[in-house]
Amino acid sequence: MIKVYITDDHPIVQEGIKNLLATRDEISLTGVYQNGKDTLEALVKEEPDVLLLDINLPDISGIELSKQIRDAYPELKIIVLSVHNEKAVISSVLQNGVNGYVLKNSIGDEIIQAIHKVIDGELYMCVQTRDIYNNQDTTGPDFIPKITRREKEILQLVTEGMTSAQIAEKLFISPYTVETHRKNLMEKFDVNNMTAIIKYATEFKLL
Amino acid sequence: MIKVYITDDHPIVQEGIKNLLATRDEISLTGVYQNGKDTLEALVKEEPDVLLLDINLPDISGIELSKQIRDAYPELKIIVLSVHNEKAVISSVLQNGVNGYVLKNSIGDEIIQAIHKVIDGELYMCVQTRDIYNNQDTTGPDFIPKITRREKEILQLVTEGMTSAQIAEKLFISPYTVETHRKNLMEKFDVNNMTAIIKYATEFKLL
DNA sequence: GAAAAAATACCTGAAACCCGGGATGCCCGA
DNA sequence: TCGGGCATCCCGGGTTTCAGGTATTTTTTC
Repeated sequence: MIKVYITDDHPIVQEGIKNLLATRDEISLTGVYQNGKDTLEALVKEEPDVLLLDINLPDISGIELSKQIRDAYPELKIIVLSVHNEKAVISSVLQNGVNGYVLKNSIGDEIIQAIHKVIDGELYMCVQTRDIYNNQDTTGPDFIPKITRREKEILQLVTEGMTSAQIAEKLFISPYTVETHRKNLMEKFDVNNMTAIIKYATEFKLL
Repeated sequence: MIKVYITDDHPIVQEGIKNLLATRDEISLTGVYQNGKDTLEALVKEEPDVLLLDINLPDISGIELSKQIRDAYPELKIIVLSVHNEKAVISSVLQNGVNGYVLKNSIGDEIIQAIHKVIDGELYMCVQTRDIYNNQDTTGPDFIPKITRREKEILQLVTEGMTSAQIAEKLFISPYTVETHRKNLMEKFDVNNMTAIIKYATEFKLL
């Protein structure tokens, strides 16, 4: 019997997956959670074999969460469910050591398959994900840069349309410092101006 | 018997809703579609009483689609399912004359309720939506500005990090013209620089 | 406790952007 | 048909950002 947890904040999706898993008698659903916090708490008490994890959660970035869980529970198989078909997101999540990546527009069978594959110790990616992952000539970054707390803060304010001077005033730091942070961000994202960053940051929900 | 169509590109969500509706014997599911095109084609052949419409579709902007369907089928009740909890999106969709707006993190019961309410001729909004809609002090625009084809094109290129000069060259127009479009965009979004626009444009999937 | 990472600050010149105008031609819908 | 929306082009001046550094202090992490 394969014990499975679901973490997804949409009741309808939960319902859909529940139903799907109910058709298989080698799989038992032992927990359903709406956010990262509840999931982490549940894992402390009881560890399932597989976690189906939506990476768009209300409280924590799923990318960050998947890393935390991976580090804390090396035996647990994590299958990420996601709407993100951008290479950068897929790469980042896979680099965190998850065991599967399934796009939400996949058919239910792919989830069942994924569960069996990861239990067998394999890495599972749905067909579409595989295509994107192997495709060289995608636009956009190949990975999501790791940004610091302060950089994130500055990026947020830039995104709201504030100038460096305004940001400096708001954060009680020198405009020069703000400039430095901007430069570092541009370097990390490998672009020449902030506009290009904002698109990715918004798309990838970094803010 | 209330005839219902579902349009959503996620099989798992379809499954969840199917299940939900199956528990009610006054509701019959008469069609399930994955995109705007299929939905429009199906409507030509047979019109249901209610359409449950996800506004994040692979082919058409759901906001645009809802308007089209409203105009072509005035009798059809449209309930929009969405992950967007931004006031601007809610307002825009409602202004297109849809009959209901339900966030995807709502519980299943709200969908059932919504169906009955709209059949009764009422406008239905889920609890959360109502809160957002009535809240005055939200950040961001109160509506999604209507932008022209050319403006959209310029916005896209700006978002990719191109300068006005580069855009001008690419589109074979004067840099002055590009500047004018930028100015018009900033006016429409009521902001002082392009960075603030990019966030909304990406968030609202205008590009 | 030391090393690495993050945050801070400074300078300068060039490039790009923003602001406040004015102006023309085209085309589509009322 | 004619008016409004759209796209186009132009100018000058002020502001902001970008690119190229260097360098110190604070915080985190191992």
